[in-house]
Amino acid sequence: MKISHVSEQWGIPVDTLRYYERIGLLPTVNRSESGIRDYSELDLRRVEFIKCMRGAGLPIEVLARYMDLVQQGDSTIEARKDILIRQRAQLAARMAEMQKTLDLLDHKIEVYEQKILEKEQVIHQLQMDEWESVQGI
Amino acid sequence: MKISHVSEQWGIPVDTLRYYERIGLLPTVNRSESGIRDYSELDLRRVEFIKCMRGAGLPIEVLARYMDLVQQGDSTIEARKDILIRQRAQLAARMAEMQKTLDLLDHKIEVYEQKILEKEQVIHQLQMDEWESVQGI
DNA sequence: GCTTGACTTAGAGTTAACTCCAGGTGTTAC
DNA sequence: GTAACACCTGGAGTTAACTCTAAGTCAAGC
Repeated sequence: MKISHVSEQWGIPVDTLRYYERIGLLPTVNRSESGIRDYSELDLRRVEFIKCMRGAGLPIEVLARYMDLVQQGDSTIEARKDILIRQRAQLAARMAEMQKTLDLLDHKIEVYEQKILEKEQVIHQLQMDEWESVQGI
Repeated sequence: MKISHVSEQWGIPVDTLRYYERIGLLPTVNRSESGIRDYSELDLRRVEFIKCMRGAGLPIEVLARYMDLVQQGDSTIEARKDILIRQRAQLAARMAEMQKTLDLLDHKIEVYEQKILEKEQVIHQLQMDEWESVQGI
């Protein structure tokens, strides 16, 4: 699969795909004789994994280290697990912080809705007053 | 309250507090006659709000626009509510993405744990074999 | 009265993660 | 065979959000 196709399929710019390979986040992709990248099934699974991890904000440096350990084979399983556990913890912590912010946003939105309602009631009251004064009641 | 105290209390570097004020994220803080910042209760509430929002990744530009609307008074309530609703939606979306990543991490960690267990069993088996061969069984 | 330490400013430097550009090559359509 | 197009590279540029530096001011302690 060519780079433009991968780019479309996963919504990752071609420049970013090449960048990931250049910095060693994505292991070297095979090329045709003319030097054009041809992504294998394995490459695609790696792209998907990286997209998922990057989408959650895991740093490239950490992911590159992880991918490097994967390349080194089974002797690095413990080290890889440690990385994932640490990143999982940090991710959970960030999500907890975001949940607090979400709650605060919900609260503030509710308060604003209340205020808008009150404002509308005041306008309505003013219109009623005007109507009544026109009617001479 | 002086800037170093605010910095300590909320874990925000003094440089960052000054930076926030400079770019108009935090409205101008009052000064002593000699020009030293003296954070009021209101300033502190704003600092806390900003810290919360920034901690969840809301962009400074959006927050600055929001704070500007707050300064403009009650006529901007609808606009402020719109900003918060939009940011709430984006935050929820990011959290959903992160939840998927968290699930994948949990899955991968579990798989690694399984692999490590299997490896230990192989080692144990090898030791048993050795023991048995020593015993001549 | 002088040193120390906390504060001030404007502006430059840093970091992560892209993103773009110029110049070049290979393949396909006419 | 040549024009258009997708690909390639190395390297420069961009963006957001800080973070640091240099040079200066002020208040307090000795």
